[in-house]
Parts: sequence; C-alpha cells; structure tokens
Amino acid sequence: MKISAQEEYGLRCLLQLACLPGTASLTLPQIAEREGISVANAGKLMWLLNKAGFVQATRGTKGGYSLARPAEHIRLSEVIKVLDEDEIGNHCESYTGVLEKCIHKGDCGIRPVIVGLHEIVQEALSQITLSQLVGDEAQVDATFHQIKRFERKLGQESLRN
Amino acid sequence: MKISAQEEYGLRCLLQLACLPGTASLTLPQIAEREGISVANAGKLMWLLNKAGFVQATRGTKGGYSLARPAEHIRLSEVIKVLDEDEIGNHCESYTGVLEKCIHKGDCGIRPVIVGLHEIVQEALSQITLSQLVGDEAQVDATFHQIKRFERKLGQESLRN
DNA sequence: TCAAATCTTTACTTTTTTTTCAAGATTGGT
DNA sequence: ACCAATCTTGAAAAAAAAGTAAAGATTTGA
Repeated sequence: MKISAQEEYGLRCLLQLACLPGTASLTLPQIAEREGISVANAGKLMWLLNKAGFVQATRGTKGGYSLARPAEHIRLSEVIKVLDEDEIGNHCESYTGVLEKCIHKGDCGIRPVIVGLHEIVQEALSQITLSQLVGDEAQVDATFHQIKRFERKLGQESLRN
Repeated sequence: MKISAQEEYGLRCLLQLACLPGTASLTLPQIAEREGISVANAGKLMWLLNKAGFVQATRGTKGGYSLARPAEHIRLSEVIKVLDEDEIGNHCESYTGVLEKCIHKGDCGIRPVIVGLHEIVQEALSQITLSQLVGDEAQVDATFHQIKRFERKLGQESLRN
C-alpha cells in the first residue's frame, strides 16, 4: 500500500506550478530540473495533468504550463485519481465489475478492507487542496493528526465493548 | 495508492487458515487451489508469513500450515507491514533516512501527505483483526464507515472556518 | 516565410514486481 | 531403510511499471 511513482511525481510537478505567484507558468525543462527528473518524464506527467484539465499548456516560444484553475480549488483526491488510473484492488475483479473472473465472488473476506481503505484514503485526500500544500503545511499535518487520533479513540472504544 | 499483489494474496492465504475450525491446517496445494493461484506462488507467500511468525509450518506427510497464534490476536497492520516490506514513499529519500539523495530535502510540500496517508492507513488496519474478517464482516464495514464519516465532518468544519 | 522554442504522441528500453521452476531438506509411514 | 508427501530456497522467466527517445505539431518573433 504505497503511492506510485506516477502519483508522487505528478503531484510534485503540479505543486511546482502552484508555488508560482499568480498565474505564472513553467516550461518542461524548468519543471524537470526543479524535480530532478528527465524532461521526457516530466513531459509525460504534464501531459496526463493537461488531459485531465488540471493544467493549461501553451505551445511555442513563451509557452509552458500553468494551473488551469486556482490551487484552492484543486483537491488532492482528484489529482491522485487521475494519476492512479483509479483502480482499486489488484486481482479480485469483484470490485471492478467483472464478477465472473474472480474466484472469491460474493463471499470475499478482504473485500471490505480493500474498498474501505480506498475510501478513507480518498476522503482524507479530498480534505486537502493544492494551496494547503504550498503554504499551509501545518494545516495538512493537523488534518492527518486529527484523523489518526480519531482512529485511535475508535480502537480504544471497541476494546471496552 | 493501491494494495500490492503480494499484500493482497498474502492476506488472502492467511485468511484461509483463519477460516478453519480450531487449529486445523492446510497444505500448500490446498491453499493454492482455494485462492486460484499456483502452488509455487502460494509457497512463497506462506514462506514470508512463516518467517514473520504468523503461521506455523510442518513438513512431511500430514504436514501443512496453521496459524501460529489465535486469529483474534493478528492485526491486519502487522500482516501488511510484513508483506509490504514497510516502505513508504517512492523516490524521496527524505522519509527513509538517506536525506542527501533527495532533491527536496527539508522543504518538501508533499512529504506530510505521504507520511500522513501511511499513518492513517496503518492505524485503520491496526483496528482490524483476522478474526473480524472471517466472521464479523459487518464490524469491519462499521469501522471504516465511522472513519469516513469523521473525515467528512472534519471537512465540513474546516469549510466553516 | 523561416527558425527556434515549445508541447504532443507513439514506440522503445530499462527497471521493478510478480510468478514460475527446479533442486533441496524434513517428516511420517511402511 | 526407503518412499512419498510436504515445506524451503534461490534462480529464472514473465509481466507490469517506469522512464527514454524520437519524430510531429504549434506558436512566436524576426
């Protein structure tokens, strides 16, 4: 259960644009250099982000990428969904709709876990916007901290019952 | 952000043992057949689970695998940690200790997100035991549902501020 | 109009992960 | 003692993911 390279670097590249003042833009070589990845790799990531409507690309001299909408309105959950290709579970087709292929069919003990994890992660990410990542790092920490504390309390309660 | 094949199938194989009455055991071919994977693949997964102390292996005729401790005392967080090799983050070495290699060093905007996600997932998984997965599926659902509801409430509150 | 700078797209290569194979080691039964 | 059933282990093959390369398309400005 870990973030993929595509998710991590895609998010990082997007964050570079969010850091800029106003609606400024960066070229592919600039983004690549700031993230320490190749231009080709950055190109592929930015292409995905462009296709999904998070960034605006301009070709030609003076071209580059800029955010397509304000950083305050870009939730991490949306970004991750696009970079992740939004698949959950690996081989159990029960979740993705093709029920027949899965040996576990209806009575699959770990299905609620896989689905549940995916949901709480998405929900947590939907609480965080790009703009929080650039300036308000403390708020990001606070959000996760509160969730963690609630989870721990939940565990203690179920222990008492 | 998805569960790996090793995590998913390792957990599934372990669950097969947890489903058995008492301290009964299963052989590798039996586990493989029940999970629809090859015997070789099941062998590797069970070897990992054995090394980590979750199952007990007996060789020779009448051999097989059984749980090394009661299903009530095996938390999903522990199992996943072993199957996952417990790594978080992909390329940013800031998290794993080798600080020098990472271009982002201290001022890394998405670090709190990666670390935070890992922590809330681990915390959620630590609330769930193997025994809950075999019988008490409703409780598993309930746990995740409560977390999700709290996260949503959190979001609404931060909206009001 | 042309050249330089830039993004776009497809195909290819490399690396990592997953799966399989094969030989070894241990146990139980005869 | 021997054989059959079983787990163990390391290496190899296959598949998937990540990263690279190259040719194409668009824009700006001289």
